[in-house]
Amino acid sequence: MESERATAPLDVIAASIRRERDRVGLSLTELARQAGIAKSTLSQLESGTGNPSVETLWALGVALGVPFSRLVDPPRPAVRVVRSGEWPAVRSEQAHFTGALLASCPPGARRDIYVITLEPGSPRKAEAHIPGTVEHLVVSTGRVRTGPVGEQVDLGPGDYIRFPGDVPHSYQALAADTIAVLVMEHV
Amino acid sequence: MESERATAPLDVIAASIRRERDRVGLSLTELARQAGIAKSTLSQLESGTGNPSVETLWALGVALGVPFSRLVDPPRPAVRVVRSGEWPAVRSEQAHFTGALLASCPPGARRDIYVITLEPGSPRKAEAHIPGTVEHLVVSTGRVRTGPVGEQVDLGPGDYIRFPGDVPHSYQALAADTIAVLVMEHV
DNA sequence: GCCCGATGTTCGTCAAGGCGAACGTCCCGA
DNA sequence: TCGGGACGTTCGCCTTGACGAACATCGGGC
Repeated sequence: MESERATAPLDVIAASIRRERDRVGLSLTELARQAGIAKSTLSQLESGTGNPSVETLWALGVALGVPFSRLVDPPRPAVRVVRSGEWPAVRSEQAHFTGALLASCPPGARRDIYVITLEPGSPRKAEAHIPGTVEHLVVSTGRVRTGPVGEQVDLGPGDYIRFPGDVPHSYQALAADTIAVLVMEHV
Repeated sequence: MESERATAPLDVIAASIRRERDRVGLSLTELARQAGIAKSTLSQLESGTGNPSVETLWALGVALGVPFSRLVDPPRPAVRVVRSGEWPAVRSEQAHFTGALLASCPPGARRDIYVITLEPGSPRKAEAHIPGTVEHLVVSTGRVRTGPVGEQVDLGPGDYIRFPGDVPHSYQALAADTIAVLVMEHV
């Protein structure tokens, strides 16, 4: 009488395990060994069969180096710029107040909040972070040129950009006293 | 050869289920009924015994209205203000660049990114959101008076505040063209 | 061509999770 | 005082997940 739930978590987990395993570059046999589970179990999990226990999933998460939540529902990045004043779906809940949702949090993601200051000069190059990383930036003051290498965008106060952090990218201030809020999404 | 892993997830899950169930105000019997699992199973889970399967956990997450990740590791809020220029542990990775981690993302949390604009006027009152909500705000331009009722703080450009969103709080602009980045943490 | 190693899959066995029923407890109203 | 109801826990039964061995398949060397 179980039948199907809302969205079958088993399929999602199956795909996640496979995805993460490919990412790390481990063979099924090797991952099973490191996680301390039978490779037959792992095989069934990746095929969508089976209903793993918490301990099993936990062991896999440890072996894969992902925080367990990562195995339960997937991500998806992109590149997006929202200019100040062009915010979508302005929800004016009251006079004197407007707000816009720039980025809904993907399930299982970790988002660390930074504030950064930059002074004009040569661009700060950033190498690719771990796969799945996404960076969100909202400029407070000054101007910034940032984005993946080859796709840099100039941003002013109130402008928002989102881009993959798992590819080389750069930050460059175009004005003095440039301040920005950086949200690093680790998923 | 299993013995104990890094941090026993079973105990965490046990505590989480209990916590969430109390939060929603359901009895063990009722939650078990709504989740479609035996109350004996639920009883053992909350007591730390047992090693639930994904389907079981998923059903509980659905019944509790939490995204499953919530059941695997806990939260903890607070109130904190960081003034512009007083950022901790300035990590100058390169000249012309400084950054500070304002808020490390708690495991399992969801953080939605908003940008809001406010014009001077009466404070925008916000009722308590769902328990576990935490709000983070970094002022871009202008000035803002915000925080839990009775604990409002005045903030200027570059200032950061974090406060619980599950208690009544308010936003009030103190200057025209006030813009701020709001990160809503749903945990 | 042959063998060897590594890959991922399938098959029986066993222990453990999930289930339902019965139990002990507490509280409230008749 | 007694009975009913809701609470959470405990007790056998049975299904099911996890295991290990055997299996099929593919690639590279000698």
